[in-house]
Amino acid sequence: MKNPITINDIAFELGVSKSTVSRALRNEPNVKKEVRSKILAFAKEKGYTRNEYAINFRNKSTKIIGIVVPEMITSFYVNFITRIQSILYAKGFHTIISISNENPDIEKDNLLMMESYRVEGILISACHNKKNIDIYRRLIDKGIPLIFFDRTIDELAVPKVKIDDYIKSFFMMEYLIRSGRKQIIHLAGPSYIQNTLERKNAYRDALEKFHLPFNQENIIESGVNFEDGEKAMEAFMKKQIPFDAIFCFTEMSALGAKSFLQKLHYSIPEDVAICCVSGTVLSSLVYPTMTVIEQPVELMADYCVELLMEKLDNMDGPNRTVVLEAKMIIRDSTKVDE
Amino acid sequence: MKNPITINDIAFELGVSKSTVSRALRNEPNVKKEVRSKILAFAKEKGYTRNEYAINFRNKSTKIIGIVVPEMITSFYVNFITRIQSILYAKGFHTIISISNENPDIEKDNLLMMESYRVEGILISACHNKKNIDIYRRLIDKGIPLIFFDRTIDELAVPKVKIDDYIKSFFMMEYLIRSGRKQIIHLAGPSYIQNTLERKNAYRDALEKFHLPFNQENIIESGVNFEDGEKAMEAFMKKQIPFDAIFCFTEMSALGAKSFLQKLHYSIPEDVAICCVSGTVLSSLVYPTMTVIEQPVELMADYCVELLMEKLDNMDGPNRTVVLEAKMIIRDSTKVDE
DNA sequence: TTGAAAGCGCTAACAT
DNA sequence: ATGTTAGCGCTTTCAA
Repeated sequence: MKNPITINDIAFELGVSKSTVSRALRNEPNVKKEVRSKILAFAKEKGYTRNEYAINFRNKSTKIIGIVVPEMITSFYVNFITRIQSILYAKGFHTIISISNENPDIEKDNLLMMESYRVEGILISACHNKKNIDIYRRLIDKGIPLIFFDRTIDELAVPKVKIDDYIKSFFMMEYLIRSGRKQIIHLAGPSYIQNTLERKNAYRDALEKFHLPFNQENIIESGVNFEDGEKAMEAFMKKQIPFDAIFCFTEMSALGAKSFLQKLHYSIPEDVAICCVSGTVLSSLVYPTMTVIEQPVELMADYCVELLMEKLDNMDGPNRTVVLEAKMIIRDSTKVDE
Repeated sequence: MKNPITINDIAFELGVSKSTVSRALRNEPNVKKEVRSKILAFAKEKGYTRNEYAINFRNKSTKIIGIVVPEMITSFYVNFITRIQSILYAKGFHTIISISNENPDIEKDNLLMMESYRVEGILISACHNKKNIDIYRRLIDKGIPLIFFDRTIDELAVPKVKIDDYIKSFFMMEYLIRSGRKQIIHLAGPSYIQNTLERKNAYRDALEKFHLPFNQENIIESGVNFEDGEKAMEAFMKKQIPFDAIFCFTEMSALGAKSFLQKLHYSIPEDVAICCVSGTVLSSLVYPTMTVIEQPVELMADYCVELLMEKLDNMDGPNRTVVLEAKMIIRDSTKVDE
């Protein structure tokens, strides 16, 4: 890369001091009009660009926010990031994005990288509710605000933005039961994600409320991806467990489950409901018969920024938890009221 | 944020010079063993982290690569980024990702931001084949290598990684015609994307080869998104153009088209083929009856890195163009050999 | 094997 | 309104 032009070069060429150049470039008021325009014109002509590294280094402020997400397959996190970027950009922040790929080690590496890059805050959806707790704590101790969203961790005293997982899962179960399902199996998430437990509890409690038998056999714990859903469904089929509805942890695993059934040429009867929490736009559109609970991704992004700004103002401020209402979208032949 | 500990602090505390600390921290050989371990232990205890800004500033090397993509809805770019990140990470590079959202102005802003951040190279899939050409040129003139992939621009003398759009589109048309379709309509892409023209040409040439009538009416130019596909389909239906196959520019627009037909309760006959270029994993799985041309995303990522490294070594080296073979995946009731 | 010193590009306090 | 100067954290000569 060619050596970029600096304020020193400009100062030298125009016979002014570099402070004047610096002031002109930053639109400080106390620069004579002609001098300023001379400087700006010259800078533009020579293609001057601020050296962010020198500036950040000097100012000890980076204006960079780190975003850590476990995956980018579903559109949820993509939409989240898109919105976050546009909000933060308007506030003069840039972002570094890291995709953990559901791997705590990658997450850890990326967090350390972000620390080196002196990010001023981190928005994170954790990929594991135990493994990196020490790192999270360390970063917070160093004064970097961490805001958790979606996949939060209860035992951490940090600002959080979550959805009403339990309640909405419970409603979904109620809806399934009320529409006549008696054999609802649960394709649960992995134990290392906190949301898994909340949804499992909702599954169990809803059955209990309606005096339906709760059977541990009817729950299979799986991962969050398409392949995980396929495998879980395979396991269910092997065990020959009858079902008239499948309550899935994620939309991807739901799609995997359905795909597996299709591969078996098992035609899914109209009255077998497949539903899941955390719907994505894409599959909702593609997949007209799957009831989903859709997370309010824009709202979540907005609150994340709000909580982040609070912490940036005052690191010792309170750690608010915002719980957002999710929306159940029924796309099922046997519709009931929400 | 608390003031992070620096090598000066360490040097002062341990009574050595900061050069020694710097050397120890960077594993330079000429540091006495005991001193080194003392320094490392102290650094670890105090939670020392390199200040990347000071280092980059001093070394004039950032080890950051910018990635610019037009969207992240389809999994293509997500997969691309994931793979790029893992390869570059292994080579000691980090990445800044920007999503243009199909908007050349946003793309421009982000490119300028990347310039300020002194990225050492940029991988870009352009969202418009004209609008930002000046910016691209300027960055290249400044010595920042730009590697174009997927949505490339012919008139720019830069390294490129593209797929054999024309050929594969032609094959797809041949396949449709050979399987008996006579009324193939084309839901084309927008004119500002270069690939649009290649696919349109393939559409026309294939019809010509088989002496089928080519009718401008049978092409509707649309955007790349789901909604664009819906609108285009609506327009086709309004014009009452009969069809037995739809050749779509993107998978998203294909999904939109199909969704629109479904909303009309227009049941798509088995022998109406919907097919598209640039398939994503998700919808291929969800959507068993859509023939797609799948882009070799991993290979594309690998070549991008290869071309980037070449340019990084020698900015004046040749501008290679790599053309990758795409794969037609027939998911149609009336199968034929590829 | 170590230390002293210069300097990367920029900003801000201070002086003029 | 402008210039002078010091210094941010680090690496890298050069000297010891």
